[in-house]
Amino acid sequence: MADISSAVEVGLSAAIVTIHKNNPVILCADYELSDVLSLPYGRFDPLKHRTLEAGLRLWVEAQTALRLGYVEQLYTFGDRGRAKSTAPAGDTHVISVGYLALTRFDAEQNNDGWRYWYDFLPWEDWRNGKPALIDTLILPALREWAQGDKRSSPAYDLHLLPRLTRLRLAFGTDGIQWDEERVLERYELLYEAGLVREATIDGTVSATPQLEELQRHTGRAMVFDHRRILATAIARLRAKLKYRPVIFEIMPDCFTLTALQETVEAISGRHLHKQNFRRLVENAELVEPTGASLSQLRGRPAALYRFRRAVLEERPAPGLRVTLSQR
Amino acid sequence: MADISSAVEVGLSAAIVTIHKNNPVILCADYELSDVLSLPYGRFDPLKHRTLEAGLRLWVEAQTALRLGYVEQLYTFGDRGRAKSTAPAGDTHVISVGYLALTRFDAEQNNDGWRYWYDFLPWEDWRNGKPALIDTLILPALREWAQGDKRSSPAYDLHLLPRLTRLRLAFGTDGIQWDEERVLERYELLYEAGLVREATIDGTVSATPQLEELQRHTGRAMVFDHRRILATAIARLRAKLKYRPVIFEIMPDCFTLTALQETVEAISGRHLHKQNFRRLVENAELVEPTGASLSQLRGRPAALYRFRRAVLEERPAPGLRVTLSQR
DNA sequence: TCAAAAGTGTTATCCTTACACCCATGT
DNA sequence: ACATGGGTGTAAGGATAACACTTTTGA
Repeated sequence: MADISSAVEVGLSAAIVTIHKNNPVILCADYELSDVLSLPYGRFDPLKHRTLEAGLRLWVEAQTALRLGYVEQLYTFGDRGRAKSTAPAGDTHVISVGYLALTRFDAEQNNDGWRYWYDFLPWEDWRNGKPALIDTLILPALREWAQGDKRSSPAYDLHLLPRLTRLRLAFGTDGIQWDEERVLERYELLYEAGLVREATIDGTVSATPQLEELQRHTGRAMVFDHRRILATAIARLRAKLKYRPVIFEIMPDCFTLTALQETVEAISGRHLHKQNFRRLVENAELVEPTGASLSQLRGRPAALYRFRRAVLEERPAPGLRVTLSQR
Repeated sequence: MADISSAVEVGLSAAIVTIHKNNPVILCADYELSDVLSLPYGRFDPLKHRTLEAGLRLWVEAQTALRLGYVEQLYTFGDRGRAKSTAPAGDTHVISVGYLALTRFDAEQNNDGWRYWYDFLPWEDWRNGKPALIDTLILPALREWAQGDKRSSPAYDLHLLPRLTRLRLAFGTDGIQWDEERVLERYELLYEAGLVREATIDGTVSATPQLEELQRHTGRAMVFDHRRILATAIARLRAKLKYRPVIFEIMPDCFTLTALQETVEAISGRHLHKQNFRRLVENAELVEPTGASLSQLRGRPAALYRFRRAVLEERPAPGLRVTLSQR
């Protein structure tokens, strides 16, 4: 019955997200002696952990002295380091459960280990317009990669679409517009095309000098599939902002509307239209004024608001259905 | 390093969905000698299966002679049979990865094993108005259960909300309206309150004659957490319909618009407004006429349509953002 | 007084929602 | 001819997306 061959180790990893100076940051750890970083992770132990999420919380608290608030399961990957074939025969098999966790930035604490998430996925930050590397590096390389694919008829499963179609949908070329939620699709394309370092580390694609040169510009690598988990986390968080008030897990208790907008912009990687954003927040009744106001260095002081928790009890799906301005 | 205590078995289960005579059906298997059904399932074996999904496909094909098309991962549960504490000490630990799979109904094949999904979750079918059992049985029992909870302030994580709030949000009482996507929340409430048989099977709640009487009316039980996986599958599918054209994984190649509408209604468990549904389908350009038409038993023959696969290459998020009419 | 940031008002447009009516066929 | 289901036109209301302008403060 319980033959040993079907026993597997379950790894738990979390992308722990907060905001620091208008930039989303994730908590990272060093991985042994290598130069690549990892997410906080650990092994699920059914004897010690009541549930998967409980196990994750214990690991994170042990490794980071950080108490997690909001936690959400993302996805379970069966091919952690994807190069199954190259693994030593007796190696243990690991499946990997990825989580998203949100927390408030605490200036008091030991703040080592936080890294800007756009350092890992630089093409995702459109706050100052389209990142140049998309047109100069990524699209030419992906177009060349897509040449090697002659299929044309679309199938149901998106992963069976021809490469060129996937490219158009993921990166918004040929009249299709950029969808900030397709973070994972973009990363997977880059991985398959060998344009991120993990692809050659895993041995999925064989290294060439040209590829390695490109990889130097496509963001920082991570251990195992951790960058894929990060991409999944960003995608989920960007989507979730629109229908659940999760942004307030990251915001301090008191904040200005501009700070709220900048946080949403930082996460979604896009500019928002000021007036529409404010109207949205207003008639979603997500916040209430505290009465206080905050003097910036210059300019008119801004009114301070707090999250109106009661929306959780009132509305079916309260969120910031932000309408992205074109800019 | 690889201490035996952290080795776990990974179970794969799938809710395989299709439509039969305007009712959603899922494929079930008998479970050993018991009277409760199970979903098709098997164990993930890293030596035989390249990925989790590949493992699932192999198991399903072995057990059902059915080829899966669309497959999507739902969730990984760490507490399969949730009564950890009552399990024998030496028992193997299983975590369970749930999948949603869609397929077309094939009248040619051996069609044993298909069951109406509303047999398992009868409160989810609102096509003929609100199911009576909600008001006669479920709400009174849940209200009584919610009495035993005195917390009042809402917290961020929905599971930390007071019971009464969760009840209002899940079942749409007190001015909040029914949200057909909250299938899992509803099932979890019923489980926690001991109103489904699994709760007493697992030992989470101790059985009383009153509870057992109620459980006879809250749908058919399943093995382990399979009914929870089914609830997750329904929730995901109902949500997905609105932004991806997955409905066409279930429809035959040619169909009338009425048949399409009835299928969407069957899955979402609600009535849709005919004209609006048609306009929606039309200006989403999801279908194209085949030219042929179909003579029903009575009435005007209906034009036949097929899925316009090209939408997959054109639109960012093609789906049936169905606007639910009140009726 | 001027720069800088906060904070409004208003409109054109599109989408949603609901109404009621006409059409083609079999019996 | 009439019952039955298929199929359309159109108008009210609301949400969205963009416009440009006023207000309040610190230096």
